[in-house]
Amino acid sequence: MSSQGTATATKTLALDSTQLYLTAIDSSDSTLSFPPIPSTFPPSKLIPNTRFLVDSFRHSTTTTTFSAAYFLSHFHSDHYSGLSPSWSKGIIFCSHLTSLLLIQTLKIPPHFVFPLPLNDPVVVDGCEVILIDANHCPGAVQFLFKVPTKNGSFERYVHTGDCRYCNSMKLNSYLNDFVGCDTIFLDTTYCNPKFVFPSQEESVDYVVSVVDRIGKEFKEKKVLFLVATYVVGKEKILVEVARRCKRKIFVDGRKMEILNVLGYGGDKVFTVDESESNVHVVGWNVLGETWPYFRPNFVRMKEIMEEKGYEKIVGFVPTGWTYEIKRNKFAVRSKGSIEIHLVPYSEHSNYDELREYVKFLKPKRVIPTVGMDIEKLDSKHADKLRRHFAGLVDEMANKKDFLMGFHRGNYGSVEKVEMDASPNSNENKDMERKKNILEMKSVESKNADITLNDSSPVQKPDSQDSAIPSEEERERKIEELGDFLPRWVTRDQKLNLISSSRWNVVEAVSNFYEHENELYEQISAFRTSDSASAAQAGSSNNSVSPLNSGPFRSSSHESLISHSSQASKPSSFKLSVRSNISPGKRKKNTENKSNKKVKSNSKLESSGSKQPMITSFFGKVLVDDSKGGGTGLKIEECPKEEITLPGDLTKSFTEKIDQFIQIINGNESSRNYVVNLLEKTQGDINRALDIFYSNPEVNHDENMENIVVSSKSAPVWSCSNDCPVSKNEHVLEESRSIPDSSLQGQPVENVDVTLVSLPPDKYKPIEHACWRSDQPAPYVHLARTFDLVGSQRGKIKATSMLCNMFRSLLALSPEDVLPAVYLCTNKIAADHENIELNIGGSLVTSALEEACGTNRSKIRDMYNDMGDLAFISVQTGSGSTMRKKNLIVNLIRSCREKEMKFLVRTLVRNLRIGAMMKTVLPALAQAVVMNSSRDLCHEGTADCLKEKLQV
DNA sequence: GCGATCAGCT
DNA sequence: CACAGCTGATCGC
Repeated sequence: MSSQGTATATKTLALDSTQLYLTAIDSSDSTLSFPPIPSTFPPSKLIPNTRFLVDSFRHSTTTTTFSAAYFLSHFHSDHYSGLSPSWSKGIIFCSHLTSLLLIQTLKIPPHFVFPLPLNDPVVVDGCEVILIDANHCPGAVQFLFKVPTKNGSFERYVHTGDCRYCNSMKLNSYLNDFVGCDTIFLDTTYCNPKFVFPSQEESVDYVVSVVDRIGKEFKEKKVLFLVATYVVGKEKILVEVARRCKRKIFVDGRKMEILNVLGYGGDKVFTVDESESNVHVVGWNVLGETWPYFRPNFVRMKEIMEEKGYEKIVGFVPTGWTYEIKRNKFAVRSKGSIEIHLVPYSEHSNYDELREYVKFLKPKRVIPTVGMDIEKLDSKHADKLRRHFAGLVDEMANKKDFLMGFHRGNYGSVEKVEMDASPNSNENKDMERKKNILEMKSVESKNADITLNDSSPVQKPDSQDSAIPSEEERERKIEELGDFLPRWVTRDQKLNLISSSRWNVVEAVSNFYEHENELYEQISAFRTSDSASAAQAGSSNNSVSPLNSGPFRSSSHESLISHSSQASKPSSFKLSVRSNISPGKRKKNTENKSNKKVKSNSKLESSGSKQPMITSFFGKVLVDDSKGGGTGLKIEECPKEEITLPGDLTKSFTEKIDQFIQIINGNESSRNYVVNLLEKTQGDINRALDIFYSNPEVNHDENMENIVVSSKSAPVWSCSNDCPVSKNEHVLEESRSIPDSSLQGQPVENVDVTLVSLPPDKYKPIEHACWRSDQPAPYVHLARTFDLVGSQRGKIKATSMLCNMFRSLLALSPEDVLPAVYLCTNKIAADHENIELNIGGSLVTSALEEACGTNRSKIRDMYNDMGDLAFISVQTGSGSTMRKKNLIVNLIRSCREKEMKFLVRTLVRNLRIGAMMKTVLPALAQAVVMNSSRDLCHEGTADCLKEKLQV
């Protein structure tokens, strides 16, 4: 494609993107110029002081383009989105392989694509650019940029694209030239200590061994292996299985095309002839849904097995989301002759590797490229991510730069290479950094005992350094140091570190990272004595039950190096720090708790909580007027924090009483009892609840009996414990004529359940509703609508049905409209309500089992029928888990016809009826309009709803 | 009428 | 939120 490279073999290829671009568009207009890049441009996609955009093809509009030099790190759509056959905005620089994919698969006009060689510097627009392998998918590269500055030196930037760091990268001499670079733009996909997964080799070994083992057990052509992959990526598994298991791999035509482009064609590893192989590549979600937790699709697999005439089927899902890892075994789900192996195979760096990389590169700054909101300039998330590397970046160099700037008298002297090319954002960041350092300096001067590194040229040596600070200051420093270190570091170690660093925290931190391994081994050798000393160290902590103790504290000292709450060795730490806990209330020095928590937690962590706790939202649906006689039910109302702070002081006692009464669904008559209880537990609501629910003398059943969703009446799950689930069997369409006076909100039974699917002009909201105006709206009204919506295709039809559904609500039970909207949109209350349930799939299932009594086969039927209940395992729960379960049991027992299905889906937060805000709101609006001729005040309701929803 | 973007699904 | 990507509906110029 490029003949330019042949010009001289010895000289570095020099390119000019503008010229290349003009040639590409066949224009002789040499006056091409670009507007300044706006300061709002996502920092993770722009190389400072250049017009180089990385993996960013959609941020310039048709009217304004900022650059002719685009870089694409690899061929995944989330990185090339914005590219299309009509691309014409600039030259795309990428690896050779990626260029082939762009041209052949994406049909990008070839003259806009400029492949660059690997490990071979070229100069683009005056900047040296080097592509090195990223160990991601085929063709994926990292970009190394050397940007000249005015004073004749270079700024160096590493953009990793998507990358899995491996030790061999340390051997790359080009990358070595970037040690101490200015910025690393880092693939932070798995930047959280909870992401622990093995090397790719281990995972490949595992797959190979399973294929070998089962392949031998089932000689001949009886077992089918399926490997889930996507378009480009994870081929290493396939190639290795082929090579080591001596089998070909079957792929479909489309995948084969891609593999041919990637150069796998000649090896005869892959075949499009199904009969040649019993190892088949399948699409991403064929073996099961992967989110929010893995749910195998045994039904589909069985179909495939039978269709293709096999007797056993073994699936592999190579995923970075390690749903669970058992002791050196990967998770396996199986059912009959089907098994699915969840293999933690990742093409992104895990947490340790990320830290390893940054530690190796010692950049002055880390810019995360992956994560929500990451593109925003003020992304809190980005800051959070950045903190994971606080101890590893070269802060000293930052300080030095800054102070040097002062020395020269103009720290702003480092000018842009091109006019206006540098976005303000960078300057802002610089300023921010400088400001931080200033703040730090002021802290230092106040303390008079932290000094800048001696190597700093403007550093004035401070003889006080080695002076031993007062007891109080020592404590403070140890705590401060703790903020920067992993949690496993003991107090003794910290003391050692800090005193041998002349009480300089920064130095102590960097010392720590130089000896991290030794220190870690030290404590693993003396684990018991460690925890003992740790327990002693944390004496400042009041004793609270482990459940209540916040194992993690937020950190102060934001102005120094942001705290690093990393934990690189112990395999899994939770890193959720609620930083909005006010410093005054923050628990100090809870290292000991953390340590303990980690130990007791680690098992849980690795086996359970990777299955994301489904924080579904049930409970009170916007109880505007909490007076409502206490019928408003919440299953449980938790603060947003995962852990209740000990002795939660944020609530007054009275508030707690009210909250408690709400939780137990009690009324004023129970107030005295509640006061008593809360006094006994010193205001600890959780403990009070435990007592409440474990006390047989109190009749909770009364409270549990009527579980309703809204404050007053609205969608009612009326309960009667004697209507077991089996009721579901006969409640399909034809059984609705059986009235049951024990149920509240009982549907009027002479109404066809499919009436909402009538066209809006035929639908009569009142006559066609399944209840009357003096009754609360039954949930079955929603459930039926959901079912119809789910069985239909097309948004228009869904909108019309939802509209009809709302019209009935508006006409008969306007107060139920809002709850209904929440239910439709898969929420239980507005976002700001902060209601969480913490109900996981297993909880729902076990509740289901209970509701069904001993009849397990029924549950299996329902499981097959609905496919929503992935977990059959029963959890032994804590008090609160039991309580939630009880509530769910009661809900389920009260279910009628379709209610069950959608209740379960709601509980596991996966309604999947295809009705999102965008569908629900127009339907509601339409319903309001259609009803407004009848009753104008409803309009106000709708407005109010919209306001509330928009919060 | 076109491409860009979004919702939904796999 | 989210390891990737396709499709069809809607938005917006």
